[in-house]
Amino acid sequence: MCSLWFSHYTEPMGSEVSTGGGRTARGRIERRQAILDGAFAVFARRGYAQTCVKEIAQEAGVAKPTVYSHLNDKESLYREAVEVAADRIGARSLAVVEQLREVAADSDPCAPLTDVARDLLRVFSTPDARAVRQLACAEAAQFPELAASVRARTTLRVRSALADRLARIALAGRLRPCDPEVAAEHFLSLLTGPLEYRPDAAPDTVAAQAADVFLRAYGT
Amino acid sequence: MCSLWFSHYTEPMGSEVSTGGGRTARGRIERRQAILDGAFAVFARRGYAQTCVKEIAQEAGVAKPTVYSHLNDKESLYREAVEVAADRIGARSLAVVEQLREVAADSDPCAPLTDVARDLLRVFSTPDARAVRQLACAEAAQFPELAASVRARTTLRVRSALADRLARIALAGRLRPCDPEVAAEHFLSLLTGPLEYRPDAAPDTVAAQAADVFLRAYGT
DNA sequence: ACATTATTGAACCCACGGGTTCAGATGCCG
DNA sequence: CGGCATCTGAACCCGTGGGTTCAATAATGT
Repeated sequence: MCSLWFSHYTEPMGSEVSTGGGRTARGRIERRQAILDGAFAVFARRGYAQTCVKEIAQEAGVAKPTVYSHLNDKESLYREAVEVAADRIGARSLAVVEQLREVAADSDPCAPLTDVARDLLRVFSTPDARAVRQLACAEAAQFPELAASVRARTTLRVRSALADRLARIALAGRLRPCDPEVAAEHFLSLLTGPLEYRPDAAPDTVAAQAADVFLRAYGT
Repeated sequence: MCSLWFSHYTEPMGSEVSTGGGRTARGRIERRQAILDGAFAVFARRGYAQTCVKEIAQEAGVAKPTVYSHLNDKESLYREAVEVAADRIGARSLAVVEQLREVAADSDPCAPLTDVARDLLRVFSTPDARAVRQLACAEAAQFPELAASVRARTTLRVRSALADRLARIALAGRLRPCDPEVAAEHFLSLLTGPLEYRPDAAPDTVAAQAADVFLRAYGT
């Protein structure tokens, strides 16, 4: 959605054409959200420096001054857009990790860990997720706090949640005793590392290999 | 080296001041190199878009037209500078991996693998190495081939060399049979993954943990 | 109906920086 | 010494794009 900037012309909602428009049906917040979505899409496509605000306005189906009436400047636009997207990715990842809550204390954690690996990698392979990582690290020099914020909202959050689950499993005697934070890091590294080496590898086999190696190292 | 831009002022060679200068003692190529070094330093500090060519010229102790007489434009400047630096990092990493050639076929590979892990991580933690990774991925959207080229010169090269060594060790029966490419990927992932999570962690302990987990998973 | 608020398009201002030009200055080589 | 190549500094041209202004327009609430 929201990739054609014609969208707001073609919208079924009549009487929403051409110029002008006071407090329209779509509230102020929805419009702001549309702008942020458009911003994220264009930034992801072109990168920060190559993106001009006019293009964002077009993508959101909105005029340039409208953009500036919602966000103060290009920089805020970037920050907000990336952080919102990062939150979304983080939430999805967390939901996946939470699957591990249902692991029975007396059962083999192999299958659930493999499933989680697969699902996590699918989330990480999403175009959105890739874009978030890309955008955060691309401007890390210019906006260091943004990079930190994105890390906190995604990777660190996931690592922490995963460490919690692993700790419980280890306590149940289904993993060897270990530092759960380090174990979580290793799990995620095995999972996402290959993304750098072979961005186009089949996620499912990569995930299976990662889970296998993890269990060989951390299993009992 | 090459991080202080004072270097060419502090050079012993006198009579190298102020304006003018024909075919000076330092040949054309050395000057070109100085420019590339300066470019890398400034790009690493400010990022591509925030860097103006004038600043690079100053850093290299050279006038702006001189810069353009050696490299055609800002883009070439970036490509060249980053690729040269990437080659340097790649070479250093390869040298480390080559240590594994001396592993006796009948000895425990634990110690040498741990050493290699430590030394590799030290190379990867270098400011230069961090900068190369940063610069390559930062402009990946604008210069995709540069990102690919850097990956080929660093990560892929190292993975390939490491896979060769691991294959020999496995063949000698000191590692379980496995796909050496995948094993190398896992080794490197365990090593560099934690860099993302805790950029300031002690490299030596991270390396030790990585080697330990790797051997638990791949040892016999 | 009327004031209010949100929006629009288009024009506008202006700083920034990539890239060029040019007249001097300087060192090297024959 | 004279021709050649190189470098310098400073000025210059100009496209790009961030951000603003403004009159016109349209929906909303009362």
